[in-house]
Amino acid sequence: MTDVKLRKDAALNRARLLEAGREVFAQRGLDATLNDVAHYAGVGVGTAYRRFANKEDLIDAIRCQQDSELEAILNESLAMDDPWDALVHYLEKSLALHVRDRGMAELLTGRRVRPEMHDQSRSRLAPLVNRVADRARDAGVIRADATGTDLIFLQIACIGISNVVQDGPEIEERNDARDLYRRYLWVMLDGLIPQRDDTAPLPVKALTTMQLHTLLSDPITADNSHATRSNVNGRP
Amino acid sequence: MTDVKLRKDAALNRARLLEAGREVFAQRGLDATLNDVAHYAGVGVGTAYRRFANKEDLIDAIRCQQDSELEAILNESLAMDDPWDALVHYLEKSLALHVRDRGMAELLTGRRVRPEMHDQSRSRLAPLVNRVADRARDAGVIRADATGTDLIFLQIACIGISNVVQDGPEIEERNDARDLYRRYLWVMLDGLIPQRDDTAPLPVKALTTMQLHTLLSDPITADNSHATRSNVNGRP
DNA sequence: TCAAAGCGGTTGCGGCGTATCCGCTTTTCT
DNA sequence: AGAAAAGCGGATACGCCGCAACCGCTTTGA
Repeated sequence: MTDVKLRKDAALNRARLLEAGREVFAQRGLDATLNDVAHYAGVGVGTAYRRFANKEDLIDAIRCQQDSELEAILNESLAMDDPWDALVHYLEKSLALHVRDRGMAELLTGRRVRPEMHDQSRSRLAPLVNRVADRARDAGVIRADATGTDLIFLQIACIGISNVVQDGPEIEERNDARDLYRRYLWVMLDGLIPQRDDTAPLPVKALTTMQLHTLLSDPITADNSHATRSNVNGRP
Repeated sequence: MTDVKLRKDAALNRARLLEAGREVFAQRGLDATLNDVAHYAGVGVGTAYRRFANKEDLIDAIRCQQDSELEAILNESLAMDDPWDALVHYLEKSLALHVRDRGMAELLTGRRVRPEMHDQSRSRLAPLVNRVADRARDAGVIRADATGTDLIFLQIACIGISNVVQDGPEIEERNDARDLYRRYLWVMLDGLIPQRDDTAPLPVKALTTMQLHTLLSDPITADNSHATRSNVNGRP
């Protein structure tokens, strides 16, 4: 994958760019420019474009690392005895990562970059997420109609909250505002627990793993056709 | 507010622009250009800039209308006998609006446009939202530590989900995907209901109304200072 | 009827992100 | 050691886009 032959300094700069990319994209999101990444890495712009033909290539490489981290969290969860603890562990750890990394969050929430990379990520992680959910459901600690895709949307919901908080100003006497998303994570976790028998079923079915996959990785088709109303003023 | 003297055609075009603005911003978000709005209205670009000095003015005018709609929903809720039904009514109706209007959603989620307008909106709506929440809490149908600001964040969470779904492609055999957010709305509503007495308290305190206000309406201070690491390569 | 008000949309301007190019430096190989 | 190959920096060309003004023509209304 990473080219076999690479001069020593070149390899070093590549690593520097990767690290800088993580940092810059984490703070400013995937819209940050490759120029910014290069500067942050203390490297010329030309070097950046020589190591990574374009921004997407860099993002892909970074994503590969991030997937490994998520995979590790999932494996930790799956190694735990208590299915509920495992579920909580996954959500808390995964969210802690996404909340501190705007780029990672944008990737999760369906910002399309490279469909193939999306496919690869999902086939690597989705089965593990599903297993975490299935274990909890089979043990009866979450409602019978909860699925792995619910865990994803639950995270997306929390990320939405976190973004709002982070984009805003500091709040006096409230240095824990960054963690506000956890309040709602726990509301949702409580909502996932099976309750009274007369609880109404959820009003909308969950997406299947395949549907979620389609949703997050298909190429952009939206034409955004500039609808125009015909000239109403009767002028030429 | 709207200028007293305005020639007939000018007033007509102003109305057209307002309506077109709602439509265009609803579909494409507040990043749509005034040019687009003008075209959609079937009106020249010059006219647009004459009726509204800039995009912000137009957005403000639109927001004023939207606030009235939200206020109406809140009043409907407050007129209902059952505090739980009132709560659900507000959330469902308000979300239905926001989900079909990207511009409106962006305003709610803290996209700063005009601080003064934000202030005006919030002082108009926040008390009503709080009353809905307080009624439900006092009646014991939602947990004792739930507040009005929770209702806002709950909506923000749902909007985050809805955005992901809407940005993606259509999903076969699933024409109700647009409403997927409601699945999670109801998870959260269930999570809001007081449950077993041994339920752990939420891990993070809610924001106060004032704190939420600060968060969503203060001017942008973030410097986004382009952090640069000093040249590590030892080159000039 | 005619001045004032309004209109259309072309055009200029400025900012921005991508990616290249070229003179110079470092590495690597013999 | 010395030369060829590989790499480096960063100024800059290029294309794109959104905002807004300007000016010749049209509509309004007194």
